[in-house]
Amino acid sequence: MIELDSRYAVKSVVRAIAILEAIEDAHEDGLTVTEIAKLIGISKSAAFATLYTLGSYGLVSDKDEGQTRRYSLGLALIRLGQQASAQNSIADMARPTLRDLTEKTGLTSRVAVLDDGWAVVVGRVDARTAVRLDLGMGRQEWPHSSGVGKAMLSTLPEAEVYSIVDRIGMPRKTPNTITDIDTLLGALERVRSDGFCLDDEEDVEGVLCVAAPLTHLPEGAVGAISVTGLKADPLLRQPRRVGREVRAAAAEIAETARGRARA
Amino acid sequence: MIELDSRYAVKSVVRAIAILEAIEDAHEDGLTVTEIAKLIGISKSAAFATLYTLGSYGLVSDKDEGQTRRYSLGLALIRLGQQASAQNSIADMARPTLRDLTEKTGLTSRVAVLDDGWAVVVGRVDARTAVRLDLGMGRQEWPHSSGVGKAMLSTLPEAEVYSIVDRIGMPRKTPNTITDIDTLLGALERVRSDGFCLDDEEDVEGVLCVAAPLTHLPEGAVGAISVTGLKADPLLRQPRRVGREVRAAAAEIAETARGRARA
DNA sequence: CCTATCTGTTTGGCAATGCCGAACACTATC
DNA sequence: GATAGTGTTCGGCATTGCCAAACAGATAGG
Repeated sequence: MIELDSRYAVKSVVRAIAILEAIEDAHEDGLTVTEIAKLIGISKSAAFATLYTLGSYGLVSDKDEGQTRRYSLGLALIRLGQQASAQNSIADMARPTLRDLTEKTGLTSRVAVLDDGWAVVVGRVDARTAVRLDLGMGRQEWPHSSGVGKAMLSTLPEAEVYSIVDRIGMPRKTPNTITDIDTLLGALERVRSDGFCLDDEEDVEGVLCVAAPLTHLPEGAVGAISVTGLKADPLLRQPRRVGREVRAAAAEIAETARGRARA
Repeated sequence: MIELDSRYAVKSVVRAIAILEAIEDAHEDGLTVTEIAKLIGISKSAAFATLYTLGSYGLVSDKDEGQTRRYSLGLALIRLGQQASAQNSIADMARPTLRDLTEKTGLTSRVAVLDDGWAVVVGRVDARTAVRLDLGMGRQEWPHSSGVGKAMLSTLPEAEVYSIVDRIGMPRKTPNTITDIDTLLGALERVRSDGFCLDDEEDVEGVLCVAAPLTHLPEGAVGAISVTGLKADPLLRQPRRVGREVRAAAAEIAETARGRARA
């Protein structure tokens, strides 16, 4: 629950968003009106009115359960989320290539963009493997400890990197996490010469990521793609080999982007 | 733009939702503040304040473009949409089976639920085919003319079917569309005995759908799955053969659902 | 069986809220 | 340089949407 509000914030809209986020975080099945009112810190009647409004547009849906209605995120959000993904042209353009990449490697592949200093996953193609890593779409990932994060940072001028790290910090996530700026800048230098980027258990222990920046995108947008697997995966014993695959996929996506920009 | 508002609607939240829907419909790349203000019928300053609020939570994002900022749907909506899909347990449970079904048939498969009389698509697994039918997630489909719609209606008591058809009508979409209630009820009877349901160019010309209802779901939820292909597809020359596949997949999903309900 | 305590829903009234309109800064176009 | 577009900022008024408290059911527990 962010309290950062400046003069233009519309209070009842802020409340409505807070309600959506509260329901989102309650990954059990739903919250009741009173629970929500207490969580947000508003009166029951205010929560009721806002939920009513959100509900009549399908942003929340109430499963009746006796006399206590439990609210969960509504179906309209599925539609809006899809449309948001479609409006984000990078996600759209990357999809076919990611499918090929997943097919070839057997790993889950993803595409992320830089948003306010964070790496936000905007597209994903799941592997058909049994172990399902929880790689949620839309999740913010740390720029300094994730594969896609470092890949994107590598395309920025140093001043920008300093600014981002200053703002959001670079906390330790695992023993392997890079936590000082100089080591990070060195790693980024290497990403630039290799054209790909490893995240070797720097974000989550046991998980290895191979990423590559998407360069020369239109409008100076910043993005990256990656494949993710368990450290134990036999294919990932040769990470540089996988790196070349990912780099090639990134080049293909950039090519698609240039082609579509001309149209 | 729906004007249906009763006493509990919070006006500024309604405005915020109207803005999101306006941006959603403008499938070009983004709307400006003034365009939005005109579309919704509010003042520029109100639109600005609301957009500012939505933007600071990532629900809309502004691509700077000279001095005119163009707003599109934000990345936070991707996250919310994913979460909404995850909270809708039916979509979650159906996914692995749909993957198998798409693998086996080479067709795009989907899962839908009944929402306020409409069939709403909550999950999808794309085929790897070249021709990409536009089968958006979250889209509302007509209950009387879509495969998933008829499949779901077939599980309801007649009174319920009458009520739904009364409320939203059954307009003609193609020459094959069923437009009278008696024919529809007859078709539903047949769905019940077959266990699957054809939509033979009833919704879109040239497109054939094979659907099956998901029966015995927990909490009396109503859902259906389907595969979709071009009428010309050689596999769909034997629609009843495909029907048996889809029916089997539906049974498998129901089995999964029962298993998870016991847990 | 009736009380105590939970739900969600409804209402009244007051003041904070968030509108509108108009002015401002700025850039493009002619 | 004037004109017509942007997006942003500000003052003031009344609409709005809060809160608190009362209401209707339903469940739980003695």
